[in-house]
Parts: sequence; structure tokens; C-alpha cells
Amino acid sequence: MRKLIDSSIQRFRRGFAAKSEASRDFDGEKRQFLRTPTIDFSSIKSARDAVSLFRKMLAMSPQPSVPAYNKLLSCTVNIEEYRVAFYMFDKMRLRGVEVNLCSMSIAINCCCLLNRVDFGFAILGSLFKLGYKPNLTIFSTLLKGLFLVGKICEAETLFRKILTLRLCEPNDVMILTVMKGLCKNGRTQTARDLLEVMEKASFKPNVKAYSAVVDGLSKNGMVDDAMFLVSEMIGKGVSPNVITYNSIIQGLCNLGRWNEVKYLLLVDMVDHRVPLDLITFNTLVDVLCKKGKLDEAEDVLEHMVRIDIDPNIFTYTSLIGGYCLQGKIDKAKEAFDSIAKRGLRHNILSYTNMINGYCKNANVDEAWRLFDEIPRIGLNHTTVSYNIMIDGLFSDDRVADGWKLFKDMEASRIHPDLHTFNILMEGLCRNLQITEAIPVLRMMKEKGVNPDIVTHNIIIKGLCKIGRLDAARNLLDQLPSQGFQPNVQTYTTIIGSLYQEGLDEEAKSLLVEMEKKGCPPNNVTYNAIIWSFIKRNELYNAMPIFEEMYKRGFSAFPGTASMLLNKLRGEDKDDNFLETFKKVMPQLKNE
DNA sequence: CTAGGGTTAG
Repeated sequence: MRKLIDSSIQRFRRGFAAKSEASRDFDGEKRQFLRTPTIDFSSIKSARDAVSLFRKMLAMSPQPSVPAYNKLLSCTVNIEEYRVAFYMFDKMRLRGVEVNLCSMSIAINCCCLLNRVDFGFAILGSLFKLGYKPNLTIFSTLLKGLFLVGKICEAETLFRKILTLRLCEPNDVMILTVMKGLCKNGRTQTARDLLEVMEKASFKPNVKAYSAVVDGLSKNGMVDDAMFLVSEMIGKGVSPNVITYNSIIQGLCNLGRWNEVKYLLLVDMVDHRVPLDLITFNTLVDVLCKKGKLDEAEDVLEHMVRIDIDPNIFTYTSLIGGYCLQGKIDKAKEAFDSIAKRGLRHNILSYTNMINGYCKNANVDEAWRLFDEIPRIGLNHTTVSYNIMIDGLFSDDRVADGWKLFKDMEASRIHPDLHTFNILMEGLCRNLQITEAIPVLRMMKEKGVNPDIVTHNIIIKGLCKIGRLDAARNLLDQLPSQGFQPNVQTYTTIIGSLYQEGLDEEAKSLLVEMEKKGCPPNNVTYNAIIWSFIKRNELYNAMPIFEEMYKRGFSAFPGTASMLLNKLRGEDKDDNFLETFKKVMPQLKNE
């Protein structure tokens, strides 16, 4: 079949012949078409059905009409058998069956959907030779085809030509095709320019066209431009709808600009009488869950139920993730259970979120129970589900079980990824088996998974843990030559260990080095240093670090703070220290 | 009896 199609394609390169003798004969039989028996196209379910019907049609006398053949082609396209449709189109031409503009349009679409827009243009050439002129539909299809293979500039040029040479009047479909194509390929600015051009040429883009661009801008972090575009579209008399707003909300949420969502956008939507929908609410619930504001998420949930918008599986999945993040495992389980209770179908995410929650909250057995349940309820394990479970087992020091699961994963042909290997290495290092980590490193390379900076940070941490600070330091120095850029975590790990070992001078010089490399210490770094001093019972050394940390706008972790507090209470109180701590740490105000 | 697409998330 493939060969046949390829030879068809070769013929297109050579172009069509003029109308064949045979098709002229059919023209004379027009009246007979009316008597053509009706053909049942609804029975086409597979490529086989399509081809067998095609053969039957070819054998019919009188011949079925061109539209009848076109219907066959379009049914074949509908079942996504583009190669087959294209093959039949070619066969029609060879057998002398007349093809019209519509047939060629379908054939061009097949080429485009097969990522061969070039063949589409070859058909366009034949179309001209047959004395036809391409129309709006054909141009739209070709534009889509160009975007599909990433020929963005060509698409833009063609569209501009259509506008300036008035090759056809662009309609909503064409405009949307172009806007989506440009935005999906990161050309939001071009899209915006073209919107302007079209407005001037009085081809009015509709809400969908504008929304596509608003979405493109939002996705690229240009929410302010997106909001400006919304005000522009309103000025042009195009009202934004819930989809337009949802894109803006997502853009704002991605940038953490939650207050604008809450106090501007939602209010604006109510003012413009644009009702919020399931997607709006799910976005809100999701962002609130990720921020740990579960009570607000619950309010949103309650509100959507009140206005008769049913939460779906994704609403609950967000909630599970949020509750687990807060360690509220019971509430997470409640959300998990309400999925089935409400007659919703679980998805893999609801399970992985819940499993992750159990693992991170010291209930690996329950996690494993759910893990085993996944295939039984007809869901498929993923790399992520395995990764989470393996990580859980290793964190619980069940190294043997972790390994067993990894072997299991490979046996089930679920491919381990970078995360998997990093989890394995971390698990081994945590259990002081760093020598085992080296074969894992080799294994991942063999499987074509390249280690990243995280992998190396894990190894460095492992080396520090067994006291091989020299080796860790060596590895750090080697990283750049291996193409890895050390990050804050890399430095923090070593610096923390150096301080714990009392190698203060070396640690200090490393602090200077990281700063110089454009990788300044962050709150984790400072907390790690403070921890080391607490362990060494040298609070006077922790003091300047503490001040430096706050000067840079970072704060102590709750754990660090309470540990400091304990120390301060336990020892002979030095009021000086306490006063300084109080100044920077609001949580100590009442002490 | 015929063609192009339908804007937002997990």
C-alpha cells in the first residue's frame, strides 16, 4: 500500500494531464447520475471498508457522480485514513474518473495532515493546469499545512499575499487558522500585527481569533499585553468571552499574580456578565491548592456547587494534591473517595497524587495498596506512578523493595526517565550506598538517559554524607568541563558540609566563588550554614549569617527558627542575641 | 449526497 501511495505522489510531481477522454464521456451521461443507486457511506469504519466500497463504485454502471466519490473520500478522511483517501484520489484520476475542485481540496487536506504540505502544493499546480482556481477552503488548508510542518514564515507570506492580492476574502476559519498557527509557534507579535492589518482592511477577526492571540500572549508570560489586547478588542466591538478570560486567568496565575485574578479579573467578569465556567473554577481551585490555601479552595468548590457547576475529576485531583501538600492526608482521602462516590472515573493523576501523599506522609503500605489497584481498575501505570512509588520505598529505607519495583518497571516496559534514575541514586546515597550509585550512573547512560545537574548534586551530597568532602569538591570543579553548570544547590550542599566539619575557611571561599559565578546563596544556603553552627553550638557564629540572610530578603525556615529558639532558651540567655533575633523574626516577638 | 475549523486546563 505504501508503495502504491508513493508512486501516486511521484505522479503528482509530474502534474496532471488535462481531462481524460473517459471523464468527457461521463459528462455526456449526466442524466444517468440521477439513476445511480444510493450508496451507503455510513458503513465505512475502516480503511478496508473504504477501499472495498471504492472498488464497487468503480465497477458501477453508470458511474457514480463526482460528489459521490468525494463523499467517499471525505468519509475516509473522517476515519483518519489519509493515506488511503489520497491513494483513492490518485486512482480516480488514473481510471479517468472526473475530479473537481472539491476532490482536490480533500486530497490537499490529506497531504497536509500527513505533514506533506509540499505535495499539497503539487496538487495546487495540477489544479491550475486543469483550469481551476484555488478558493478560500484550499488556501486555508494549505496555510494549516504550512503551520503543521513549521513553515511559519511561508505561511505568513502566503497569508499576507492573500490579503494584499485579494486572492480570496479571508473568513473566520482562515483567520483563526493563521492566528493559532502563529501563536502556537511563538509568533505572538506577528499575530498581533496581522490582527491590526486585518482590522484596517476591514476583515473583522472574531472572538476566537482574538482569544487565540490573547492565549498565546498569556502563555508566553506577556499577560499585560494580553490584557491590553482584550481592551483593544472591546474597543473594536468584539466582546471577550469566558474562554478569553480563562486564558488571562491562567497567565496571571502562572506569574503568581493571584491578587489581580481575585480583585480585578473575577470582578471584571461579573461586571461584563461573563459567567465563570468549569474551567475557570478548576483553574482557581488548582492554583489555590498549589499555594496551600486549601480553605479558599474549599470556598471556591462550595461556590461552584452552589451555582450548579459540577466538579469533575480534575477538580478533585487538584484538591488531593493540595491536601497532601499540607499533610492533611485524611482530607485528601476524602477528596479521593468522593470521585467514585460521585460516579466520576478515576484517572492516573488522581491515583498518583494520592500515592504521593501517602508516601510523603509515612504511609508507604497504603500507597502501595493503591499502586497495585491502578491496573485492576483499568488504568495504566506511567513512568511517574512508578517514580513516585520507588521514591516512597527508598525514602522509607525499603531499598530492596525499591529495587524490585524498578526491575518490575522495566519488565512492564515502562521506560525509566531521568527522574527514575535520580530517585534511585538519591535512595542509594541516602542509605550510604554511594558505591552502588556509580553502576546506576553507567546504567542510565547505557539507556540513553543523560544525567543532569540534579544527578550530580545527588552524588555530591552522597560523597559529603560519607565524609568524602575532597571528592565532592573535586567533582564540583569538574562539572563545567562536563557541560554542567553548578547551581545553588550544588554549592549549598558542599558549603553546609564544610561548616559541619569545621572547615570554615574553605566554606567561606566557596561562598565567595558562588557569588562570583553569578549564583548567589539563597535561603537554603543560609539555613544550612545556620544549622551547622547550631549543631556546633556556636550561636555567636550563626548571628552574622542570620543578619546577612535577612538583609538579603530571606528568612529562616520554621525548623531553623524553632531550633534556634530552643538553644537560646536552654543556654545562659544572652540578651543581645535574643534582641537581634526578635528584630528580624516576627514569630519571636512574644518570647 | 462533495472541502477547510471551532479559540481556554488538568
